[in-house]
Amino acid sequence: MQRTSFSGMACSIARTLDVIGEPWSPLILRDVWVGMNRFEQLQADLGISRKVLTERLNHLVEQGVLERRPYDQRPRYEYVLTVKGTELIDLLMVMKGWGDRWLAGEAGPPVLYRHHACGEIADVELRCDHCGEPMRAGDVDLLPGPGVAGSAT
Amino acid sequence: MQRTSFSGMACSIARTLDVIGEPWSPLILRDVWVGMNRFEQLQADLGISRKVLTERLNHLVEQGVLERRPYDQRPRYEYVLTVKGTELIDLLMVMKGWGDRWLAGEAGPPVLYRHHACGEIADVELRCDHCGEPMRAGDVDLLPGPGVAGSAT
DNA sequence: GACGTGAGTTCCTTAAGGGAACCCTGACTT
DNA sequence: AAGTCAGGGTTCCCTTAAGGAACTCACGTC
Repeated sequence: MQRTSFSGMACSIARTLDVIGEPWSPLILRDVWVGMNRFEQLQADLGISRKVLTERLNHLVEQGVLERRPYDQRPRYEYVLTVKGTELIDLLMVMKGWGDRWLAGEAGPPVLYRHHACGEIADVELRCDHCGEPMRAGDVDLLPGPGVAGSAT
Repeated sequence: MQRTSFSGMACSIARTLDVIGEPWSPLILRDVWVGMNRFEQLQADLGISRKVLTERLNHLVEQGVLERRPYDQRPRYEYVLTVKGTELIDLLMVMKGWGDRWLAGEAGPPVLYRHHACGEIADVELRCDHCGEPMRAGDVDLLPGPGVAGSAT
């Protein structure tokens, strides 16, 4: 299987997919987020092939999403989220919300979030960073930005 | 290549990935969202193989994310977002935000959102649907929910 | 009756994921 | 000093998915 790289597209969605769009990558980030930082833990928890896990971790480190750092005198390493990676967790939180709403079924959500600020069980909601009102698919117009394909510089 | 299905995992992120985690699927949704509803349009815009496009569209229709409907007496069909699919656009909006921030470089974002409510160029922000305060990776604790693996019905 | 068009199929090639076995490095044990 | 252990990967083979080009099919139009 060849796979087309999306990174050439003038689209932030495509570019983001080039960083975490491969199978397993989001689940690896999820696990690292909740404290599974080591190769063996990730492999065991996900049931992913060791080969693919190696490839994914290397890619995520190259992209600056994870940092690989030693935790022992022996050659032992753990993976932690960088700032760039931590901001990707936003994505996972939104995915969780959608999955909870549309795929969890009778049983309900497997995991709940308790929000520190209010102490309540809650989910994320998308709002405008300018006016604070809800901002979803139907609430926006799309305009070409400075980085649109073909614009100078 | 075999591919492990994530749908058995008690995790809303994994389940969501089973719906739109395959390569191209998010880009197909993006295109449909902005009004590219037909097979030929999608194929030409994305440069995706026709075979894979067929597979993806069928899968998205099966999952209830897209609806396939005729628009002519001839066998012509177009694909439109269902409600379930429209809610997935949330995810794309967050991806766009992250890509803009971390991958757009000097050129800046290729696309901008203008928010209907305030008329300004803006981006999405994650907030708590309970108290309205910001809610991101570091702002939550994770608790087991009713649908956690092993809990009775 | 030939032609055009949108929407797919078919078929072949290439490469990515799965999985099991193997390797390497540095401690620990005896 | 030799053997063992553990974490963190490599290697290798097999299967299957993605790319890509060519083909098909149903319906309208000229």
